[in-house]
This record gives sequence, structure tokens and C-alpha cells, in this order.
Amino acid sequence: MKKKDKNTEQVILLAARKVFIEKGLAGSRMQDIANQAGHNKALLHYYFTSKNKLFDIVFEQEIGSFFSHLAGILAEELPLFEKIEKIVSLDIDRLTQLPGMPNFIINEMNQNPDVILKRLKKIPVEMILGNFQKQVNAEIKMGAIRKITAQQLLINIQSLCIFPFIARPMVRGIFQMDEKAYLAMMQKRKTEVAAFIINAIKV
Amino acid sequence: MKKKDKNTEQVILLAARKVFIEKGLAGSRMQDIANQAGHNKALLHYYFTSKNKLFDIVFEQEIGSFFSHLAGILAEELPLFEKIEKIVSLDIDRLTQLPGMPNFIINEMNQNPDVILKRLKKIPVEMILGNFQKQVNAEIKMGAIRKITAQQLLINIQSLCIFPFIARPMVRGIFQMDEKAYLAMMQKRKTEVAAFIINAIKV
DNA sequence: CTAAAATTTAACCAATTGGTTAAAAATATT
DNA sequence: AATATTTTTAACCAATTGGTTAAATTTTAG
Repeated sequence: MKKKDKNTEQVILLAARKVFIEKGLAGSRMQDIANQAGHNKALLHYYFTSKNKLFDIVFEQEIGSFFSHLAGILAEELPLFEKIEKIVSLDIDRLTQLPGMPNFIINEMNQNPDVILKRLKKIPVEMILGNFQKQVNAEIKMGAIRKITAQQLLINIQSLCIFPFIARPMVRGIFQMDEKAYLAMMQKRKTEVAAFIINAIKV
Repeated sequence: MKKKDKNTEQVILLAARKVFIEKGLAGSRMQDIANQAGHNKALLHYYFTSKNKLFDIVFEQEIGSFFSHLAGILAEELPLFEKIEKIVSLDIDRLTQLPGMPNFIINEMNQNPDVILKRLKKIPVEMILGNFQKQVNAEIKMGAIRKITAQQLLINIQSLCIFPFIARPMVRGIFQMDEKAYLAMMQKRKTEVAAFIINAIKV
């Protein structure tokens, strides 16, 4: 006896992801998602019960992806400066491939902070930051870098990588860049941001 | 003959600003704005014709405020390092007082990039960046700081100041901070971020 | 092959939404 | 004070929205 068709479910999820990332929860319409999926709107309810349920699944997938990506890099066994270079490079490449995703996460997260707060309450900081924190503290102890918490260093790295992506229209507008020039700039930032950070912390 | 009542207009605009900043354009309802203003919904149409017209005015006010604030600081006659310290300090204080504003601007800007791109097309870069750029270039020439464009320096400063505010729920969640701890951290960042940046660029 | 189960659809529904209309109320003018 | 003008309101409207229902279609099981 065939359970619900996984393929249809996946098609709907992909469509929902696209529409939600573009328009956000408040701005997305079930009919638009149905159109994107190439199915009847009632089918969305058959598989996912409600708009909010569908959204929750999509949001959870994006958040999960973000955190596993982050934790993965932070946990790598690399010298600190090389790790910073790698984080920055991977972050910028990844964000270049997922244009709407950071703004989507940030905005939805701000619309409903409790969701993310509750979710993260269940995850010990150490799971994300543990290895990185040890590494940063060891470098400080060795006198190789200035005193800074792993926390602040991570916030700064992510700030420098992510913000220019979500501020894209403003950056392009202020500096009169077309899309091509903007993307070239972001590629250049891969090494520039890493150097900026390393120069900021190295003794 | 009395023209339209400026006070009612202002009351509506303030209400609209509050609701739009909290919910965004797509998530805001004219009835909610009317409730917030303490007036009948039809009055919003009498004064502002449509939801979109009302939004445009509010958005323009917020954007105008953002840019005049930015240009003001950048134009100040201060030594570069002191200017950086001041920018960071004022940014963080300002963002602390306007919790929802950055996410509002960023999200709406991403929903409709053309609006901001068109608006900024009319503003020469030099108006915002001119003095700052000259200053940065002079410091480079003197060998006081590393080579960096004023553009990238400004992006980095704003990244480090703004992003932790819009990423608030995530930062709080990852690092298990309550609101008080988060605000204390942001206050501490006033000097830490400035030092980070200065250390990043000084020779 | 038949019947049961699952999937998909078209039609429908109640609520909400931005906006309109006309009357009531307030203010300004003469 | 009477009248004209402006502001404000309650009631109304058409369209849209998320969701429901029942029938049609497809798939599965025996």
C-alpha cells in the first residue's frame, strides 16, 4: 500500500522553499506555491495541512542546513588562520549560490524570535563552538593572537561575510555597481575579509 | 480654510511606522495601523490613498534618516581612528534604540531592490563617501594604515555594527543569552569592534 | 479483475483585506 | 448664525486568501 507519494511531497517542498525564500511567510500565497509546484492548491493541504505547517518544515530545513554547515567548518582540524580563511571562503561561495536565503532566515527569525530561541535552547553552545573556542583560547595563551572570545570572533566573521549579501541592494546602490561588479567584489572579499580578520587578531 | 490636519497625518504616520517596522509591508494590515493610530481605517485612505503610498512615505523616511545619519558621521573632521570609534559607538547606540529598524529596511529593500537602487542612482557616491575616502587614502599614503578602499572599510564597519542586531535571535539562541546579557554584549562591542577594525587596518 | 485505498482535482466556503461611499461630525468662512 | 468646507466615521464592496469538501482519478492489494 503506497504511502503518500514522496515525489509529490518533495516537489511541493521545493516549490514552497522557492516561494517562501523569495516572498517570506507573510508575502507568500498557497496558490503561488501550488503554481510553482504545478499542482492543485488543495494538494498542499492534503500533504502539509496548512501554510504554517509547510513553512515550519521549510524553515527548519534552512536553519538546519545553516547550522550544520557552520558547525562543520568550525570543527575542522585546521590552524586558526587557515580556518578563518576557509570559513570566509566557503561562506561567501555558499551565499553567492543562495541569494535570497540569508535575508529569508533573518527576517523570519525576527518576525518570530521564539521559534529559533526555543530550537537553539536544546543545542549546547559547545556543539557548535566547542572546538573553535578551545582553539582560539590556545592561540591567545600562546600569545599568537589578541585576546578575543571565540564568540565575538565568530560573530565578527559571520558579520563580515553575511551582511554585505543581505545589504546587497544598498551596497549596489551606494557604490553604483551593477550585478556583475557586485559579484566580482564579493569574490574579492574572500581574501580581503579573511586578511582583515587575521590582521585584526594577530599579534 | 483648514488644510488637512497635520496632527492626524502625523499620528497615522507614526502608527504606520510602528506597524510596518514590526510586521513589514506584506504582514501589516491597514486595520492594525488604524487601531494603532486610534482612528477609523477609512481615514488612512483619506490621507494617504493606499497602503502602498503610506508605506512608501514611511520607507522613505527611514531610508532618509539612515543615510543622513551615515553621511553626517562620515563627513566629520576627526582623525580616522577616532572617526571609526565614533561611527561604531553611534551606530551601536542608535541601533540599540531602534530595535526593529535595520531588519525592516533590509527585508523591504530585498523585497523590492529597484526602489533603493533608483533612489541611490540620484545620489553621487561622493556625497556619502567623499570626505571619508579622501581621509582613508591619505592615511594609506602616509603609511599609517594598510591598503584598503574606503568602500570596503565602510562595508566592514557597517557589517560589524549592524549584523549582530539583525541576527539578534540567533546570537541570543546560540550563545544562550537573555535580553539583558545580549544588550550588555552589544554595549561592550562599542569598544571591541572599534579596536578590531583599527587593529585590522593599522600598520 | 475487482475493490479498497491513496492521490489529485475542481468547486466551494468563511474570513480577511484594501479600498469605496455616503453620511455624520467638526471646523472654517462669511 | 448660517453655510461651506474639511475631516472622520460606519457601512459596504469586490477580491483574495487559507482551508474544506466531495468527486474523479490513480495506484495498490488480494
